[in-house]
Formats: sequence, C-alpha cells, structure tokens
Amino acid sequence: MARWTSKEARKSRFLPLMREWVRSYQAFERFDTRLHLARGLTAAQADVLFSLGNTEGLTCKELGERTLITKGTLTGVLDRMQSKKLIARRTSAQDRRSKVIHLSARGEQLFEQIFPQHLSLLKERFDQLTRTEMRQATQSLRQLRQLFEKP
Amino acid sequence: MARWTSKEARKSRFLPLMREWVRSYQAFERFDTRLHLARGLTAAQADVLFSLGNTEGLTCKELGERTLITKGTLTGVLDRMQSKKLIARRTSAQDRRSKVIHLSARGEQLFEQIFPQHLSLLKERFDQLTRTEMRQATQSLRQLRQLFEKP
DNA sequence: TATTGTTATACTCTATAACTATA
DNA sequence: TATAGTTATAGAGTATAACAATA
Repeated sequence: MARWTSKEARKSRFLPLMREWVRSYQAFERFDTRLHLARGLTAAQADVLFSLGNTEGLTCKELGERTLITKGTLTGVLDRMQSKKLIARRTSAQDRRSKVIHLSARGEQLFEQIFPQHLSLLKERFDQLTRTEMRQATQSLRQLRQLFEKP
Repeated sequence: MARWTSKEARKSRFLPLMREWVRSYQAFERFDTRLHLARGLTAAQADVLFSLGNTEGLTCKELGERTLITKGTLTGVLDRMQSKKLIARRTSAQDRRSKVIHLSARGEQLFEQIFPQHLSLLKERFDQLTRTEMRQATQSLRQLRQLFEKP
C-alpha cells in the first residue's frame, strides 16, 4: 500500500490521502501494540481484557461483537487467557447455551493496573491536538468511514 | 478498542476521535482486503504484487522496506507467490548475496488486470469527497501520524 | 429449526534467533 | 565483521464448516 509505481497511480488525486491514512494508522497501531506486548498481552488479549473491565461479564457473543473477533478465533483467545488465569467462563443461568466470560481476580488486578496507564499514555499523545484539531480530525475520519462502510 | 466501560474512559476527551480512527480504518481495511481475497490474494501478497508492478524488480530488502513486511515473513510470502507462479527470484549480478524479485509473465498479467481496477474502485469512494475535504482529511491524518510516530 | 459456543482444518502472518553465503 | 536472505521455532490470527447442547 505504501509506494506504487505506475501511470495510473501517479495520476490519482486520492493517493496522498490514502497513504497518509495507512501510514498514520500503522504508526498508531505499532504504538498501541508495543504497549500491550510489553505487558505480555497480544493486541487481541488486551482488547478482551479492556472490554471485560468494569462489566459483570459478557457472553462470547457480546464480546465478539465488541472486539470484532470472530467466534472461532475468540475461543482460542479465551483459552489462552484462561490458561493465564486472567478470565473464567461460567454457563449463563438464563440461557444454558451461552457462557458468561468474566475477569478473574488476577484479571481484575491486571486491568486496574494497566488500563489507566494505557489511557494516560494515549492521552499524552492525543492531547497535543487543540480541541479544534481534534474535532476536525474526528469529522474527517467520520467522512472516511462512511465512504467505506457501505459494501 | 471499540467500547470500553469505565470512569476514566468516560472522562477522556480523546476517545471519540480514537474510536472514529479505529473504526474508519477497519472499514477501509475490510473493503481493501475483501477485493484482494476475491482475487485469491492475501493482503500481503497484493501488497507485494502492487509494489513489484512497473518495476524492473526489487531486492527483498527494498521490498521489505516498501511493504513493511519483515524479512523472515517476506520469505514465506514470496514462497507462496512463487508456488503460484506470480514471481521469480534471481540472484543479483552486483551483489551475489541479494535476490532480485520480479513478477513473472503471469504476475505481470495479473497486475495489469487487477491494479487499474483496484485503483478505480478506491477512486470511486475517495472521489465522493470534495477537494477541500480531501485536503483537510490529509492534514488531520498527518497530524495524527506525527503524534504517534515518535516512540 | 435456530442459536451459542467448541472443535477441526488449513493457511497466513508475526517475532526472534540461528544459519549460509557473500561482501 | 557486517549484510542479504533463508530456515527454524513458537505463537497467534483468519475463514469456514461441522458439531453438541440448548432454546
């Protein structure tokens, strides 16, 4: 995606925008992932941990919807988190087909330890923008999302 | 990344921006990847194909720099593309340590077929923005990139 | 019959380090 | 010694389909 060499590519007015979109997001993702890895979590595991924090537990279905992890993959991610004693599964009382996933004591503790820290490291960066710049960026990103959301 | 529930999170002024950033990029990536998969290519393979198109060939080192694929991974990606007869490797005459990767006749043909089409499908979306909106979005993304590029 | 979550399969990508062949 | 690329290893993600238990 980074650098293409062709007549068509050189003509395209949208390529600078697209490149900036890709590169900026890659920079963000590297930043975010590096923090998680330093704490022994993969990006997916951190996503699950942060989604479960401050909840009474979520079913696999809910968790999949929030993290965008598909159910087949989610089972594997949860297995690894369970073997690290970060989460536990219990069968739902209302619907015995579904499992409620919740943080273990150890998971809670990890969450309390790293979530505020993570937010504050992100805040350090984002807060370098003025309110107007933030608003402008949010609006541009919303426009871009709308362009690509329709299939 | 999508939905976090906590006092700290609710207080954070930057979260709407970050969410929009993540969601918009996910929408874009799904769009892009879906096109590639429909043509039998993974995202990494398409990246390599599009990087090699209209070149005389690139060394693994150059290709890795352009695609951001690390060398160990690149070997595997190239192996799979070679077994599909899309690329070939030849030892560089200047430096016998290095391999020049180039598209095969079949790779060229695939490139000629799908690259213009891909550009045009992207253009359809991006061109829904006015010039001003494009410029504004590019500028916001550049700001965001700069925030997260420094380690 | 439909849904929830698990299992199975096959592939792909990642990071890291050791290795080879050249320079 | 340093560099280019390959190999090896271990872990993790994807998509898809079949399956068991429950609704």
